[in-house]
Order: sequence, then structure tokens, then C-alpha cells
Amino acid sequence: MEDDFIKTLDYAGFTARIKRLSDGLIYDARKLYEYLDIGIEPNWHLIFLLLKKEKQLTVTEIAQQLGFTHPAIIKIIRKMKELGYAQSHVDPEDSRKQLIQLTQKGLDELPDFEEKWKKISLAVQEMVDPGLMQKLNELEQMLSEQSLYERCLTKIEGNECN
Amino acid sequence: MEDDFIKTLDYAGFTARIKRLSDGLIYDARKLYEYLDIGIEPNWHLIFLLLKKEKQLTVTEIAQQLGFTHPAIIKIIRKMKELGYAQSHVDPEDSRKQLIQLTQKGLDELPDFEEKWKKISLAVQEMVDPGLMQKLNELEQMLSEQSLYERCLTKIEGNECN
DNA sequence: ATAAACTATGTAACTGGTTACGCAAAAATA
DNA sequence: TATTTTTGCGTAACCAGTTACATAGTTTAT
Repeated sequence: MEDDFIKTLDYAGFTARIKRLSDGLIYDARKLYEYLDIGIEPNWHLIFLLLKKEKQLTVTEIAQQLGFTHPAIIKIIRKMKELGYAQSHVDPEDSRKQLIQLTQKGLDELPDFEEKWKKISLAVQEMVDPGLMQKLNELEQMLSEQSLYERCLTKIEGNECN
Repeated sequence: MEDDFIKTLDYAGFTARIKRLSDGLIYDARKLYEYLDIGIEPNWHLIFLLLKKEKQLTVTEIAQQLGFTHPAIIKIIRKMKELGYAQSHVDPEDSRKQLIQLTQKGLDELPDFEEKWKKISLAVQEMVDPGLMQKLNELEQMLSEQSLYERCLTKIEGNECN
């Protein structure tokens, strides 16, 4: 990677670089979970934290909060149930809804997980400049105001001639 | 997403935010390819540009340059061949190697693609602060010096007591 | 020259997500 | 109250990538 081709593309390679970064971080997270003997999938992390905070949530609520589709959440929750970390019951007020919670086992193991997650996030913190976090905030803000798709459309339709 | 849960996690949510950003950009790219009627897959973009620059490359070389595994490249190239955009022949000097090139059709359509890619990358440029690009460079640099995995290991082994 | 080690490609099976669809319950409307 | 629309969950089929493995060709070492 001496002369990184993607980097030479500048803004045209932005999406690819973000994807490469994301894939790399996820790859390392997997290895760290292995090494630290965290007995759950890395992508359960946020669900644990979310359910710790909110006590119980529906499938759709979790999906919205984390930015996944609901089938993705259903699959994750199913696995968490199989390993005894999650449970659910029908909402008595609306029988369409499944109220999902951590089990006692999940709550019991949380402190251990959190201690290990803390170590990882400290390493992230030492590596990631606060200025980058700020810039990331700004980009997310921009995107929430208008998606990249919309930006391109207005740009293209704005000057139809070229 | 008024109160974005992931954002509240600060550095503990960094990986998840990068993934969410990556997925969102890819999603929008797909829609833009549709809208702009770019008749190829978004992830062929870099391969087109790479083969334009290097004329011919092996599977492994492409994989290394783009940071994919070689089976991923094989699949992409197979599809590009099916649509007539790529071709390959055995390297006469080393019969294990497949030398991959753009076809004439690929080269012919490139200018049109590039014009459309230009529009997208301009919209990206208007959205992405140069400071973010700089911070991204620095993070990639940090990670290439020592992966997140290694950083955690040295951190943990460094002070074994806690 | 032979054997051992390595490299390049290819394939199979899996994974973590998606879209598209169906169904039942609830909410809105007539 | 009856009907239409919307919402929530679930499943099936798919997709882009991965890991693990096989095989054949090349290089290195003996």
C-alpha cells in the first residue's frame, strides 16, 4: 500500500475509503472479541447497551435506533435468545409488538462485557483525534439534512444543460 | 434520530458510526447509479479506474490494491466479463496468472461513466470538509502503523494488573 | 534433478446484512 | 360499524463479501 490507489482518487474514493475503514475496524473487533473472550457477537454490543438503557424495546424501535432494517434485528435477537441473553413477550397493549429485554444472564454478564468494551474504546480514543469526531458529527449532520442522493439530484437538475 | 443513541456512546460507538456512514453512502450510490443510468455495479467503479490506469493486472494485484480478498475480485470480474466489460488471458510468463483488462466496450463507455462519476464526486466534495479528509488520512496512517487489534493488545498486556 | 515451500487462482460454504412479500392487529376514515 | 389504511413482525430469497480448502504452477533449497 505504499502508493495507495484509492487515496489518489481523492473525493471519488471517499465512499470506498470509508467502507475499507469500516470493514477493517469490524475485522479487528472480531479478533478482539476472540482475544478478550467476549462470548457474544460484536454486533450485539449496541443492542446490549440499548436494552440496558431502555429496559424493553420492540423490534422496530431497536432497528430505528441502530439504523438497521427490522429483519436484521429479528435475526440478531433470535441468536441472542438461543444463547439465553434475550427474551421477549407480546405487548399486552398491542399484540403485534414483541417487547424485548435482556435476560438475567444478560444483565449478569454485562459488567464483565463493559469492562472489556472499555478497554477497546480507550484504544479507539487514543487513536481517533477528537477533531475527527467533530468532523464526523458535522458530516452526519449534513447527511441528515440532505442525503447524498438528494444533493446530487438538486445539483444535476439545477443545471440541466451540462 | 433526534437523540442519536450511537452518538451518545462516543468512542464506544465509533466503529458502528463508521459502518452506518459506509452503508448509507453505498445505499445512496446504488440509487444514484440507477438514477444516472450507469449500467454497472457501484463496486466496479474502482476496478474500472484501476484497469484504466494499469492496463492489465492479475486478480491478486487488484485484490491487494483495493483491499478485498481475491475471491471477491474473481466474482466481480466474472460479472464484468458476462456483461462484456472485462476480459482476461493467461500470463505467458506465469501460467498461474490471469491478466485482466478492460474490453473495448469497457474503454468506450468509460468517458460516459467518468462524466457521471464526476458529478457524484463533486457532490461529495461539497459535503465533505477538507479537514475531514485530512483527519481520515491521519487515521489511516495510524492504523497502517499499528492496527486497532495490536493497539489493544499492547495496551492490555502493558498493564496486566488491571 | 527432486523435493519442499510458496504463490495464484478457483470453488464451496458461510455470514451479516438487504429487499420483497405476506399476514394479522390497530388506527383512521367513511 | 364497516372498510380502508397503516403498522409490526416474520420469512424467503438474494447479495456482497468472507474464510477455508483444493489444485496447479513456480521458486527455493538440497
